[in-house]
Amino acid sequence: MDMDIREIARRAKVSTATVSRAINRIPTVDPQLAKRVWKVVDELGYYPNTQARALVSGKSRIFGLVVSEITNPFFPEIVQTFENLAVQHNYEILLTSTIHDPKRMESSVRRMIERRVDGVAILTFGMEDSLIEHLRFRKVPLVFVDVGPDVPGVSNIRVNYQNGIRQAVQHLAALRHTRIAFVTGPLHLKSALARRDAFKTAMEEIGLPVAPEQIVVGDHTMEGGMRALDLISVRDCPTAVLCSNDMTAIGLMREAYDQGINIPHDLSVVGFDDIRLSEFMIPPLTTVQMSQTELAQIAFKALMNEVDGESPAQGKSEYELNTHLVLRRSTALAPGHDGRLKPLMVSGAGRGLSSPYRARRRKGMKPLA
Amino acid sequence: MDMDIREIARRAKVSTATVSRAINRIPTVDPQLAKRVWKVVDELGYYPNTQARALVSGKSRIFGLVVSEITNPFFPEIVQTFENLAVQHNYEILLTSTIHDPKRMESSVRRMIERRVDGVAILTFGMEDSLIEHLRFRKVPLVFVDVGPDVPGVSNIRVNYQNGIRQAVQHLAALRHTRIAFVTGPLHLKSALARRDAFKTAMEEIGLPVAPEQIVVGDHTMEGGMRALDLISVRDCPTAVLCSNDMTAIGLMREAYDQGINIPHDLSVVGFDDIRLSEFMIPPLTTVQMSQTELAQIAFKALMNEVDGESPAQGKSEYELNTHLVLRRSTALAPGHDGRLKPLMVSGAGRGLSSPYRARRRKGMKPLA
DNA sequence: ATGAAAGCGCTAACAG
DNA sequence: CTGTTAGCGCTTTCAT
Repeated sequence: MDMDIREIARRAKVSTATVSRAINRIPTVDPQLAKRVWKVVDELGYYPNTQARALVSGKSRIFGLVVSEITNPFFPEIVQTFENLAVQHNYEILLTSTIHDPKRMESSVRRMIERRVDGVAILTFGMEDSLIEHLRFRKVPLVFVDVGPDVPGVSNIRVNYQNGIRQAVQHLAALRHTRIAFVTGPLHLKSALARRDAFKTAMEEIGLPVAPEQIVVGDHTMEGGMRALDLISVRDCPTAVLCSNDMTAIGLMREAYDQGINIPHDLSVVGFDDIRLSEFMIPPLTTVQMSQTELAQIAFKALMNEVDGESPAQGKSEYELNTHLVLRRSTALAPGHDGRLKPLMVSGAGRGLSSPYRARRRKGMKPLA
Repeated sequence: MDMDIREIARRAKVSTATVSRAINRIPTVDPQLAKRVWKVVDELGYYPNTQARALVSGKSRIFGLVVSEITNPFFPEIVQTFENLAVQHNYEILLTSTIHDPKRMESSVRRMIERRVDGVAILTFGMEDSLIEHLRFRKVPLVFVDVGPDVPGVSNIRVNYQNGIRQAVQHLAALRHTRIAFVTGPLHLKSALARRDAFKTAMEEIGLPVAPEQIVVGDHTMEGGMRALDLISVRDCPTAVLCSNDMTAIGLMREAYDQGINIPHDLSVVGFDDIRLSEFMIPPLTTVQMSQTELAQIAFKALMNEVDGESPAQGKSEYELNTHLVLRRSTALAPGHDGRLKPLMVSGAGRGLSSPYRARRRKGMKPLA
């Protein structure tokens, strides 16, 4: 059933070595013989056995790709780009979702080692160090974002959160917002911490103090975003909110809709990541872009560099990924500065009546200045 | 560097055969020896080489998973579920996105054959038949949705589109809608055709004729959904629209927002698929659910059945996946029946002025009855 | 119950 | 330029 190289050799009346050479397009093989080989190969529909090749060559031509959750819209774009590059270079990708589960991370690493991957891109934001050690011990080329150690064999993609977040804060300030809230991600993630700190820095740069209650802890999910809305409005009703990722912003907008809070007129919202869906939200979400395709491209290139260059620690292994604001329609002048005479009627179910934003509107009060 | 089974054998002072048996938990091996082996394995951090195992066993323990586009939100959920099952059963998954490109489909199939996958789930809706032949020729177990041939070795998941779509149509009819439009997917896809036909059938069942202009051709993308809005409003302004998938519905809602058309009061929208995001749309999208997790589970189980059962064509190979409506908030009573005295002001930018829906509102006309 | 040895399908010396 | 042959790391008879 399964053709092998010997069968081809027999039918083409050459040795297996010649078949191997022909298939691998070694130039020294006689064109006549090569043609004969290819003819048989095509006729029989022969495909070389990658397992056998990998065994003898010591190269699996598989890259591991670790993501947090493929169901998080941030990742599919990355996976797609990474795969495009992989097929181009004749690599396979072994994809694993850690789903934030230590057991899964462990099995993830084990599977990659067992399949003898040629490199691993860890694009999850946070991973058990002990597992990384297993990979490092085997000298598997690694690429991280944000959190990698500075040692040979591992590349690092450093994300410049500050630029994009500064732009977002200044955009909001220009719109006369002074009370700006921030919804963080899970605080055990370096990337979440970095975003929060970038926010604080950007605020301080323009002389806006940030009180502790302006910063509420989220979890980078849509549900977390929904909960966050109530948290930020408990105190002093900020007129704008910056979210640590788009999912949070989307959940928050959805909750605002339920409570009859109009985005952007009652509350301006800015996200982070720029997932593709953001453009299709209602209203389209203004957000800080961290290009997923670029990230994937850098990660892949970093891996290829490590694999190609036989000499260890030859090329540079630090890469930077910039961020920048993309303006859409979820932000507006702060209430009281928007040139409107009175609050508009809003569409939406308006189930919730507890919101301070809503309360103000019901009483016919003028928007917070 | 790379430990092998011989090294383990040497250190544990047993033969390689015993190491192999111990690792594979063959019960006949002496517990004493087994313990010795495991001790060395743990100390050295030995991981068996899957390539070698696959080569000798003839089983790669890899399942191919073909999807249309991982960036289409319909698929990540499927991939995640499929992967969960795979790790549970010690399988790897070789994921390929065809991105509607024949070249990619071809390379996809080639890669799978070269890696000697133990089975392939083709969850894309439409695939070149000739490629399927390559797989069938090698007797690779296959599972399709909707389109598979009825032959041994291939399982089929038949989706019952009718049930869910009937529910959607009747829901709309109950809301007094009589002019209901349908936005199709790409008409070369069987699944898109099936949905459209289910719509026609459901309409006819309740005595609502469907004119050709009520059916507009989309492409299952958000951009297509945006374009579709203008197409459906050209003629007689339907009061409700059913979309062939959620992406289309999302794009359409976004365009409606731009044009100042209020969903659901001016226009009711129903989607199809129930991707996770639908619940977070504004308004939350009423849609026909086709469970992605269930689909993935069935697909995986089908593959396992084919692989496990040595005897060919033993179990059943037809599976059914049902669909049903999930009610959210993108549908309302048809205009004129909604108990409102006049059209509400809508939130939104209202850039577009060309929409008939909008024109009516501007003129202060009462909504279409 | 354990070990010796023969491959799995392929590539890469090494000879010719 | 082509063929012979020795493995790659593992499993699995077949003896013992």
